[in-house]
Amino acid sequence: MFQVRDGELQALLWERARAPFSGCWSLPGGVLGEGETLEESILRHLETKVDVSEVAHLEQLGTWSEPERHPERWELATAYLGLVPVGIDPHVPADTRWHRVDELPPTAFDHGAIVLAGRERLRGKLSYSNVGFALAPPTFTLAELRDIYAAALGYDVSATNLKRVLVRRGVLEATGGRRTHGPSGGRPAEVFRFRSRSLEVTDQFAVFRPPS
Amino acid sequence: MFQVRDGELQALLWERARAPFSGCWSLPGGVLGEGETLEESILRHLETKVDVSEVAHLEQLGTWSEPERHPERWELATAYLGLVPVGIDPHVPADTRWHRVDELPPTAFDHGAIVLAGRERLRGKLSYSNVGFALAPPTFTLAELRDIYAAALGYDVSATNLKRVLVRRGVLEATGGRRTHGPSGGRPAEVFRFRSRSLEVTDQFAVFRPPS
DNA sequence: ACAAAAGTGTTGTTACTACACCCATGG
DNA sequence: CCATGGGTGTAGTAACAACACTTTTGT
Repeated sequence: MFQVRDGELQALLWERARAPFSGCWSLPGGVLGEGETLEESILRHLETKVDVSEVAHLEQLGTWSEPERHPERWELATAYLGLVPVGIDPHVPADTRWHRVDELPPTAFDHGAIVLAGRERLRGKLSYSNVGFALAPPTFTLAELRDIYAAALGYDVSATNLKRVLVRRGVLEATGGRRTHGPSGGRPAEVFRFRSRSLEVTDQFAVFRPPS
Repeated sequence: MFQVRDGELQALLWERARAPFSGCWSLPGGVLGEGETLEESILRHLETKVDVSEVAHLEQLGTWSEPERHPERWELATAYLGLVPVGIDPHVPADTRWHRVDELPPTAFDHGAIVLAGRERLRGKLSYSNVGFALAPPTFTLAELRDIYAAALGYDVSATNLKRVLVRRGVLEATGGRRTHGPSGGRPAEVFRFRSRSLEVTDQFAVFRPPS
């Protein structure tokens, strides 16, 4: 579960109280119930950590199967990438906390690698899909959206060009509203929203496009 | 397991002799052994169908978990995408056969959907990585490579532009050799090879590139 | 009037497509 | 010397990055 908080990409982790990896941080989740879908299981386990309706996007990341990943049992894990928009502050239990992805605490099992794999997936999808909708609030100014992209990507992004790319692709649209910011003046910003709030690939074929 | 055969993208399927889905075609594979990695399990099961050394590329596709996917048991499946280069004709058992992906026979479970998901993954990766190495023979002319790409992508590809894209990206290199073709003359074709025979992403960020 | 914040115009570059043209071989 | 297949040259286009410039507000 990722969210941009305080201008940083953060992941929701749960502090283990018991061995193995007591005191380390692990991804929220748990065992799959009989006759349950993986999605259902994830959402069920997340219910105790965050309100499920706050998860704007969920996608399967992969299945980790190395026998050594669990010191006691032989256990596979299928990880999901979940995104929560900024502006929402889920009420999380005392044993869970948000952690900056670029300075993770000691993690349990292979969960550190899984978190990094999730970040890579997110970074790729930001550039060829509309997945930003799942990190952004319902409406926003371009400066706000730029900060979200910059936090997720890990480098500065130009609001000017970000707008042009996303508008050209038909991903963003203006709401017509305006919003004024600092107390020290400045032109009011246009308010935008994502045209769609479900995943759409906008740049499917970088090359080798089918003949048009 | 995909291979380009007779100018078509084909998948290796196994005809089930017993219920459920008797007579339908299913993906090669089987149950995961205790303490075994998913990769190990796939390769072990493939050994009985094809020579494992012929598999040029293998990557995880996803895990399917719908409880209804198996009529009797509750069973999850993690599918892998495997690629075999053209020119190799694996000795397959009597109950397995190659099938054109665009006209699949009746398939068992959700294997039809899995095959199509694999084809989509392959098509995407062909355009932003060097994964073509796993479909192509060790050396080839551009006309041969174009036919392979066309078969996998499902539409015509220009050999001229294919070469320029792959050479510009540093994916292809000339061997220096030449090969003559038809009995009716024609200029001998240059022989190329892939510079690397393991997966490399060549076009990671379509946009939002990190500042250079 | 000036600073601050946001938006637009413009130019240059790169990567790709399309297509005309040229090259090397066998008959 | 011509048909056949392969390769190169070149022009057009679309998407993007960079940056200067303009607009709109508050003080």
